[in-house]
Amino acid sequence: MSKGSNSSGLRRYNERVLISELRRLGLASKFELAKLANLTPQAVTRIIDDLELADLVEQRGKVQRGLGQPSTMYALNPKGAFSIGVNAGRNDIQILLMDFCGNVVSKVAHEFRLPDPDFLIDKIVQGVNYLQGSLAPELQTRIVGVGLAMPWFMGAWQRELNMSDELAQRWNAFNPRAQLVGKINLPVFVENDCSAAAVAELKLGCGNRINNFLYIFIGTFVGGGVILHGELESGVHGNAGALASMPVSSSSLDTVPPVTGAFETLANRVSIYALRRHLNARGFPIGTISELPSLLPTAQAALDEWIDDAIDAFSFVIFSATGVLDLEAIVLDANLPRELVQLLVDKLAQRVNVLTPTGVLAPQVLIGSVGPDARAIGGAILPFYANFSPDKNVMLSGD
Amino acid sequence: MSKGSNSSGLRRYNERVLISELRRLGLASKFELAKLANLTPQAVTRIIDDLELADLVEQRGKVQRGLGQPSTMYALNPKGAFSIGVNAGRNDIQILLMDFCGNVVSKVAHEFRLPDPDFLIDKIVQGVNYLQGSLAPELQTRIVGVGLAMPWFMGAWQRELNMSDELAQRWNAFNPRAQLVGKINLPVFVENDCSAAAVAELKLGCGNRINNFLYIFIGTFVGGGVILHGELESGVHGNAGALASMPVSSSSLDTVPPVTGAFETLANRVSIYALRRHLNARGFPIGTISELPSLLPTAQAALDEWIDDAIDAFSFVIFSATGVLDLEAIVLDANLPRELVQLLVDKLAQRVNVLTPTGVLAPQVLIGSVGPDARAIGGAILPFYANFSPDKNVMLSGD
DNA sequence: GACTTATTTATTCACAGTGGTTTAATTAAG
DNA sequence: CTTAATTAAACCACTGTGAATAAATAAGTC
Repeated sequence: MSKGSNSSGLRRYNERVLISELRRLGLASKFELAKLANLTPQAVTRIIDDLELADLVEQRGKVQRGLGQPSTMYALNPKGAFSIGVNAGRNDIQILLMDFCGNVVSKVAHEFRLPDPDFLIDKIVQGVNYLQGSLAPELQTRIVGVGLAMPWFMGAWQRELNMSDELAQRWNAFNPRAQLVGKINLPVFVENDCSAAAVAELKLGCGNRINNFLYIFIGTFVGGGVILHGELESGVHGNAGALASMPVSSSSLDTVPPVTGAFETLANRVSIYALRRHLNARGFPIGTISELPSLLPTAQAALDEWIDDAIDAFSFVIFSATGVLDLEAIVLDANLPRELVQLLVDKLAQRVNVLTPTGVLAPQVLIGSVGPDARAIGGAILPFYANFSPDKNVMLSGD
Repeated sequence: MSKGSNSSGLRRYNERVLISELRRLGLASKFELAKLANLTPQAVTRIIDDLELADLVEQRGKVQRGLGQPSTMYALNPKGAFSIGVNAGRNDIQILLMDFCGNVVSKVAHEFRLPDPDFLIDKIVQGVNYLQGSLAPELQTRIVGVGLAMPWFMGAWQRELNMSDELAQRWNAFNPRAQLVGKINLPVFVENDCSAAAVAELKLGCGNRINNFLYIFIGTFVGGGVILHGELESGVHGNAGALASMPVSSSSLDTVPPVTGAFETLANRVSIYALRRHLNARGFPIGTISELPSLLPTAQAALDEWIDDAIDAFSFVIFSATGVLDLEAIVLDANLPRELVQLLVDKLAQRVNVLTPTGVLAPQVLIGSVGPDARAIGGAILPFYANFSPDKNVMLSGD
């Protein structure tokens, strides 16, 4: 049931349109913004002047283009607003402070093994407080919120991770938002870790060119995020992009255990868990993925085997996803050496092109461009997204 | 790059919100509408009065609810606007005239075999003109457009359909919009047939309760449409819901030919084409699907075989789709006897529930409720959708 | 029971407020 | 003097506010 709106809703919407354009362009004059946003220069003048008063926007000198008065350029004021992003995983946590332009101002990180919920919450609260305190007092009030990116089902994969029943149960009953709201005096936004990373790619990576894509991240397991029309599609239960349990064909590799359920799943073939299982079975015991390069000379053949198998499973999922959604691109990233990720991307792109039926437009396959902190960065974007993005819901409440 | 808006955009948006609410409720007072749309009664009064002047809305008596002045009820005026919907397929065409309330006023239909593009265009133009003429002259100007629903790739499945190279080529070069625009003096909207049917379910069927679903229609082949947040998601190339070529596991049925490409596709296992192939191979020659009931006593076992195989393939696709999109429901319909469709739905629902991992919420599986004309009806809704639906783009152009 | 009055709810009127647009003027360059 | 960016002031369109009106029920009074 959609809601109507009023002038304040309209104003807020236009304001956010201009902020988004400014974020996309980096630097722009009122006149340019007016043309791009389909508004009159006067309307833009009023809005930008107000935003400047609110310190969200600042002048950045003048630019002369041929004849006429030079344009006064405007840009987002990096000190205009801040946000704290958290990525909490099974092995580590990153917490970072981001300014309004998307720059990471400061960052803390910890490593651990299978934490319990209370420990994780403590770490988050500590980190948030620390980063909050690291900002000049007059700027602390400008932190618009905390965005937490974490896997939805931390209690899942219990067997694979040797997690105790008790711990798994505590994770299953865990509600991060409820836990944090009392302990942090800031609005809290929670999103699946891969969805958050997808948002990071959208706002700070490939998103400049591409507005409809499936983001895939290979971590301990594998997950994804869906971006449609330049907005995160998180699904009815916030569970969109749950690629780990997507059905794929069964593997021809002898190191993949026989299918137990109704069908093979992506995570069982494409994940660091699957890679380690394969390397171990081939006689290359590997603890963490950072040991991979040192094994490489001899383990290359085993690695190649896994890559081929992974591409097989991947192409299955990619054709499924583009069949349902008709996407522009697949953006792939992984907690793996960059060259390996690039290799996966190249092989996948080639496979997709070969398999695409004539007449159907194949999605591009791209490598993620935000880097290893994509999830925490995406987390930090969430509060900005809620406060400054011109999505449909902005119209919702008048005043 | 999003656009700003102004007061007229705001007004148009609110206008459409009220029209949508009125369509959803059937009958409502200004006061009710105000509460539902989050607007003041004054704003609603002005908008509804204007809509009444424009004949889009009409009074429908008064209703007394306990104390106070009785409410004057309003409803969409069925004669306020009209639309023509076309479903053009490989074997038949339906063209219908729809009033503003969604009632089918009149309808024409033809059957044929593998038409060529010119023939089809002629039939459409004839039918549209006929229906246009069937309306009282003063109402003809109120037809807001023609919505054409047809398969995107009429030239595909050439081998399976015994289509000549020449005909397939002409279909591949075919652009229905371009062909129709000159010959029909009405705005033309074109959508994939299954996407159109999904819209019909959204606006006139299950959509009252459900806003995020994948609609699947089994026809000669199989296709689908994606509805997210109560809006049609048609994809970058208008090709979302292209389920026919979705990868599935290979069949264990001996009547399904060995996989030719990289993986088996849904249409090869779930489609009337696949059903007929199976029945023929089992010694039950069947021409059109209408002969099915007469074969049933003896062909029941063969039919059951196919059903089980179809459910297998289907569950693959459904888990893929919900993995990517986290949907509320799958809505299934088919050009098959109603009992058979219901059986497929029941078996599928059961399978989905069994296979859903604990913790994950399974989508409902529902039977389509619009009926056999869903595609043409969906086509007719398209022009209404473009003119009266409060989607995001309404804000776009001020004035 | 008939009449009057209070209460409740829907609806409208007149005016104010907000926000974008128009027109024309201003400014700063070539 | 021309060109182009920017702004000021009057203006228009829309929704919101608060008071007024209309039409019903409920309660009180004779």
